[in-house]
Amino acid sequence: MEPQLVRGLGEQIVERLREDIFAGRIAEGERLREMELAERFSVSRGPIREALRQLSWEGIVDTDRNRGAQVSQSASDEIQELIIPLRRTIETYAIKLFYDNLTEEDFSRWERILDRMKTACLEKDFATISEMDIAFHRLWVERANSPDLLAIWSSIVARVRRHFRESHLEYEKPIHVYEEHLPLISALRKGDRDLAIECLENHIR
Amino acid sequence: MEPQLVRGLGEQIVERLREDIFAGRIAEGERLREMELAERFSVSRGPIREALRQLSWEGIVDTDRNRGAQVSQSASDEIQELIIPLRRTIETYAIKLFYDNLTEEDFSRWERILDRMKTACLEKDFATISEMDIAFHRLWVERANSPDLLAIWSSIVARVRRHFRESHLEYEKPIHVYEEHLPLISALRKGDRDLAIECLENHIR
DNA sequence: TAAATGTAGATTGTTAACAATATTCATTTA
DNA sequence: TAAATGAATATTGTTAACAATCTACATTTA
Repeated sequence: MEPQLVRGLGEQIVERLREDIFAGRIAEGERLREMELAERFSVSRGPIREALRQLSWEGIVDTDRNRGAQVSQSASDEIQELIIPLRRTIETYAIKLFYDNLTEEDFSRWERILDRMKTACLEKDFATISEMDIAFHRLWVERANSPDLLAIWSSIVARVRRHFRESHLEYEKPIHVYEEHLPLISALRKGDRDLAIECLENHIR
Repeated sequence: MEPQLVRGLGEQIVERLREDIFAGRIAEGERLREMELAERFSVSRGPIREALRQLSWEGIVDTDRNRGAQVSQSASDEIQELIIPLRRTIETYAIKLFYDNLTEEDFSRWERILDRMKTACLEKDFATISEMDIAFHRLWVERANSPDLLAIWSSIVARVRRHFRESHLEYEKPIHVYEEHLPLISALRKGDRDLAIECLENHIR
């Protein structure tokens, strides 16, 4: 069974809104009105509602009955110390699921993301750096082909998206963000699973 | 702000369908047609679609575009090996946040839950056993008073709710589910944080 | 003045009709 | 016979109208 070539409107809108929020183009706390979004995307409120529910499950927006959705506040700093072991557990688990059936297509998808990240690093475009960082790791987890794994990862990362941006701002040279992703791909290309796991543990901190 | 007294149709339908599926009244692999459910619950397809999406996110039903939903085969045990370290990380972190300001009220809330669990164990009422097991640990995490922590924990448990139930079914004597919760509370009553952490690591498996 | 009440408007919740896609099954074709 | 074709039907995807609820703000009341 092919992996669904045509996607529904709701799904497409989820991705666009998620990217807008992760990139900071829609601010934390901002209210998301169904009619407004429906006009922006030129669809009816049905697919918009569907998208907002999805984002709500991912923890990216908060919803109250009869009061709509707003972009949720990113978690407090202290939670970071919790997120690191959780991400390590999940992303290491992902390696085990995907490592022995990687294709050239997988590598080129990661490399396309890293190319865009590199450009963004050179331009100090922190919004895009974060977006690509999250996209890189999302693909990593997606590649494990386990809906449970992806769902859990999404809900964790959604809550700390601000930390992605803030941690990038702490770098002296943004290009280091890009460079720190290279060993991961290189370890996978070598087919060395244990090295990849080691790089990952090192990378998530 | 009060915790929402009136719930939408979608939410109510989620609960009824979830119960029906867990209780086996709707079998694994069975197809869930929107019109059929709409008639059964006397609502339109809107809330039904919403409920099916929610159940899909929880991993209880599978959906394919244009082909509707069916009750998913219960996931492979292997995800259990992921959930255990995640829960250990989160619930241990919770202890650190709550352990030095516990009150008698906290203990009596846990004990009320355990009482109901005990009764359910004796009656082999597995639905209630699971409900109380989840309630016990939810209170544990809630008590840490960190909305982010609770949100992350909830999204994991929602995703693997079914595993709670299935793990209970494996017990020879259901009462052991109850008994295994007692050392946790007893360690907390002693005020021994490290013992509580040890009991927890032992308990989540 | 400050709380309570009551509108008008904005916004979400629900419904039912219409459009697009998939499934079924009889028919054709090699 | 077995695969390919093509309606008819079943089912999901999307839309737009209507209903219910909330919000804001002016007005009343203590």
